[in-house]
Amino acid sequence: MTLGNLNNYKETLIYGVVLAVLLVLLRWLELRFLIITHAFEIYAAAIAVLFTGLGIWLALKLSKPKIQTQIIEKVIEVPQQPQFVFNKQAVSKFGLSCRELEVLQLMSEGLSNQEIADHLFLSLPTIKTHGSRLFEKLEVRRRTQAVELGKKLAIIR
Amino acid sequence: MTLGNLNNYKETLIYGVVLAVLLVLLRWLELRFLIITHAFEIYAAAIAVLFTGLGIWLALKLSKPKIQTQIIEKVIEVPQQPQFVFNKQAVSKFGLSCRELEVLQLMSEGLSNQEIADHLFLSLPTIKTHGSRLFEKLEVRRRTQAVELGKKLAIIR
DNA sequence: AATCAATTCATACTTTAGTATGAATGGTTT
DNA sequence: AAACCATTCATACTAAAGTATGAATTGATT
Repeated sequence: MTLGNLNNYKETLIYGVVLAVLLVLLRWLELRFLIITHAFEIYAAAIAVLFTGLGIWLALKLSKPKIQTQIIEKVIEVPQQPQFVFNKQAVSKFGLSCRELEVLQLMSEGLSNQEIADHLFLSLPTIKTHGSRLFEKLEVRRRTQAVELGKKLAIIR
Repeated sequence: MTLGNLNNYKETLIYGVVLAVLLVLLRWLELRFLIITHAFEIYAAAIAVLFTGLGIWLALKLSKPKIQTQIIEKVIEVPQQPQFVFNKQAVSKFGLSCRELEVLQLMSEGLSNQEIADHLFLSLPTIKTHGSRLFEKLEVRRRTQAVELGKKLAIIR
């Protein structure tokens, strides 16, 4: 709490005035009940209670909010789309040639050997040999397995 | 809450001093105007100050901390792999049966018809008929095409 | 009870896939 | 120049895939 803050000043002044008024009141009461001397303890107790309440009120009014920081971690999912990153390493690891890779790609698109041959302007036997070497290098037995592995290795899309 | 953080204590003290000064001022005014002084009033004032302090202390001690929530957004990249959402609609659209779908799934994993038969404890001809009907329904000619379409339609993973 | 769809199996057949082997060409490396 | 690799093509063969047709069974529906 900054004591210098205007509001607090105001409140302090108000408090002072209230205090003065209270004291005057007490004085008045004292004069009024001057005779009753035994009431002193009660009077003191009343003052104690009154000013305890005043203190509590002051404290609550003037004290700074006690900050209890609550950190809430908000999870933001970053939807990283599975972009195709061509895996050169896998290709060189298996020693695949360009044509073999090309044939594998077309195989994965569901083309028959004949269709691949037509597409690449090659003969059917050529595609077959490419296929065979491909399977040998990838250590698979069928084109479906080759396609599966090729997609897993990200050497075809 | 930290009981009376130093700053609050300090401010409370300052308040006490101010209060004391005010009281002294009043007292001085009282003396100045030749009003009869009673030790009782000083006593009452002391009680007042004391219990005001007690009230402040009590308030600080017992008041609940005012919670100020501070939300900190923490970006957490969740590597959400493209989750497979099975496409029921496509299946019903093409009128595929359970077995046909099952066979297609195994085809996509690179299994031969014989291997699929072994896996499902069926005969080779059964797998072939499932395959044929599958291709007919999907309007494809080869298993590789069926697998491609199946993955595109999200009816197999 | 009859019908229908799904499932299973079989047999016979055609087509495609895949293997084995050999060979020719062109470019690169040693 | 020789060796090597990638590429191409061919032939002959085996294996697998796919088609056509028919039939039996089962569970659900009409």
